[in-house]
Amino acid sequence: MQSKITIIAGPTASGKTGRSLTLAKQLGAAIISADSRMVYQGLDIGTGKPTWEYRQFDRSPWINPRLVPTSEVTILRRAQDSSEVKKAVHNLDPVYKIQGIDHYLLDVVQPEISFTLTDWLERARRVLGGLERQGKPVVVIGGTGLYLKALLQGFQPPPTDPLVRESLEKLATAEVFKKLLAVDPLTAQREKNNRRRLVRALEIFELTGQPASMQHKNTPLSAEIIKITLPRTELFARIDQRINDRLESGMIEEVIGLLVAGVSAAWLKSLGLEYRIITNWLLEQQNFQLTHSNLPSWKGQVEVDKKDKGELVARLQKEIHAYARRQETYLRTQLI
RNA sequence: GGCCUGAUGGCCGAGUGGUUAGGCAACGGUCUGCAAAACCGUUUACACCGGUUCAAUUCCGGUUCAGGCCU
Repeated sequence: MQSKITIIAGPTASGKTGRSLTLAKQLGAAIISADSRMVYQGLDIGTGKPTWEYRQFDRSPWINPRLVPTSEVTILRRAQDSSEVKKAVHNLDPVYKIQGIDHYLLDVVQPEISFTLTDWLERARRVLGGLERQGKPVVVIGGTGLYLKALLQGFQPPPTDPLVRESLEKLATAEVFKKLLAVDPLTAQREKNNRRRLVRALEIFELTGQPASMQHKNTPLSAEIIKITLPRTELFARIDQRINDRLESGMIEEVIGLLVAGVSAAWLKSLGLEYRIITNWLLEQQNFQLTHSNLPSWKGQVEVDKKDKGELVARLQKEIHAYARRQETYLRTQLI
């Protein structure tokens, strides 16, 4: 018998977390997070991870020692190959109890490990299978629309190959476009300027001999979808409020902590939004310097004048507003 | 009271006698391996009244408002 699955989708700051907890308590359900950044250990404040219950035990910058045996942690940290790490961590995925509710797919990998749709899908399905066997209802909550869509519609993402990818990355965008146009004109035209997608589409063709759009063999999942919507002005006001709250609760310090722990600025920037903006901002501050050992020297406090802080807030607001808009578009048009 | 300068779309900001920058914000969209990302599209104007002209946002006169200077 299939467990009852409820999906809660909504833009950032729309109140998903609260809704999911309430609902999960009502149903006696477990929660699966569908958030592409909350999968990372150490990204707490900036992602709005519901960490209040276990945070206090968290001494290491990114591994919660209560949840992962120390010996294992050491092994993970020594592992060279990131796919090896991913596989190893897979069996150690933590389950957090937050307000008595089990939470899955938070803190599953270390920073700087690439984690993609396929990785998430694999785990989400495994967890779902386990809960199903127990007959336990599930609430999937997320802001990452693609993850929700993939789970709901049963994506089997086409294969990938690092070697093929590498050779394609060397080509100029126009070249990729031309090659793809010959074999998959539909995708080529649609993504004409989008290098990233052109490369992926060509990779798919080279690996399967078929256009990307012919790959979709989906087996949909039945679930109830709850979409949270708020009037724009209200949503933006909530976002602005939350930016202030998070700055208050140490979002900047969190980024500094990650840098101190050895997480690269480049990777933080690649996370986008809060992490990119704050990292860039820190690097602009005069008294914040990265030494050659790649560790930042942070003199007590990053002193800034009001104007600079205002500039930071303005940047955060602008980008997160735009992000929320993108999310809403996606949820509206893609998540049927 | 007199003189000068200015008045451009939600904001900033060019410019021109006729094809009417740009940026930001706002809004819509694309989407099966970086989705945090990447990419595409749309909108609103020349303060007001009159004149010159085939044609005025652009030239002329006046009005209003704003800023500056003078008595």
